[in-house]
Amino acid sequence: MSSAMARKPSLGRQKIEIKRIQNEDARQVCFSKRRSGLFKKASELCILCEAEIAIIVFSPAGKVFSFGHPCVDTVLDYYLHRNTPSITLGNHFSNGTLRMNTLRELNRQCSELFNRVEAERKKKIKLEEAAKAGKGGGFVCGPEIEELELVELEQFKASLEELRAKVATRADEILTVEASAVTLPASEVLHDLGLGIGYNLF
Amino acid sequence: MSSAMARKPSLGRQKIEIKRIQNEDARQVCFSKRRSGLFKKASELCILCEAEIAIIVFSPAGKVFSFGHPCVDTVLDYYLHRNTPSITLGNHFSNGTLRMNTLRELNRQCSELFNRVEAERKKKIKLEEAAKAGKGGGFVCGPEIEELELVELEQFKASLEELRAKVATRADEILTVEASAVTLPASEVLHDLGLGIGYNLF
DNA sequence: AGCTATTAATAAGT
DNA sequence: TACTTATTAATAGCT
Repeated sequence: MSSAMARKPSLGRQKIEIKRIQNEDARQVCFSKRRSGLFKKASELCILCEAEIAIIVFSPAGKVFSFGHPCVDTVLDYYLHRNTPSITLGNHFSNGTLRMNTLRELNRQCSELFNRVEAERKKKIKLEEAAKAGKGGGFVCGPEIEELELVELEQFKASLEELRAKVATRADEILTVEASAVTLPASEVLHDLGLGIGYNLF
Repeated sequence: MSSAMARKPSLGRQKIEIKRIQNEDARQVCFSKRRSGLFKKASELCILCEAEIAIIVFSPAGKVFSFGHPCVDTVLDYYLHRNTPSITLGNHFSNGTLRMNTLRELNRQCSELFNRVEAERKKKIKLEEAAKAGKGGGFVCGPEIEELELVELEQFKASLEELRAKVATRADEILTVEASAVTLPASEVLHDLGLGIGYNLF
């Protein structure tokens, strides 16, 4: 540029569209800056709100970056140990029809299972109280109650085992449905709009 | 005005120190807002730079939120160097009733939005072809088409902006619903039972 | 949940 | 890669 000319003080920040940056260098620069920004935001969230966070980021080049508070592994262990499935939410919209039917059925089953657990829980509480009273007071409950307790707890345990199996099967089916939903047209549309990214929660 | 003072519309954003927010309500509000912001930033990073990200957030209340692109488990699998399909069980359970209604409405809106986008896309393609023909061939389209193009493209842009906002809002609402669902009785029941099972529907 | 006045983040340019 | 600056984007304090 001609040196003595009026300067061009920088356009400053410009509005950008949220879509893939074509230029590779620009993309890399943006990645660096925004990754920093993301980690900073995360650390602020941790401090301000006492949250615990783990973030794993793979750059397009395959490099891995992570952020964690208190540390990545702690949070991931917690996440994984609670055996928590992440059911993709919100973005992989299909036209909804297939999912709708699946969800209805799931909801029905869910309600049913919920009611069963509630019933079992009440039984359990009742039994525990009876047991405690038995230990503490010593003579309120007769042998028939103790026997009942064992029987009921066995049933309780069995129904929970059954419940666990059902949920496992269901979770598997959900994941399968979700996986196929990702390829449906609507998700492509949303992706084109910059919305095809998943918010997962559970 | 009743008082002689000029209206005080709001102090606006104030600078804050990054340290634990003492007031619990304020902390919760901040958590919600900043979690949204964090996930938004993450999604932008994914789209702009082709990054793959997983974020796990535990709120102080013990609620779990996650964000993932392409999905949480995929990224975690990469990170943990395993290839096992992560079909796992969850610990959050809801009876599904409230959520059911929400999902129906969501599905309805999604279908509607999907149809609108498809319609707009077709319009756009048609217009682009017309434009290209106009530039290349030079005389296929008359002035009325050029004018139409501008008008339509403006409309298209506007509707996409609107769509984006709607979907974003919807995603946030989903998150909110999910978050509150975690506190429903059923999850407590299952948690108390030490089973760590249950799942959320979507 | 909405609304602004501000602060904070960041796209370009160097 | 780091610094600068003009803007856009996020959000703290209120309602």
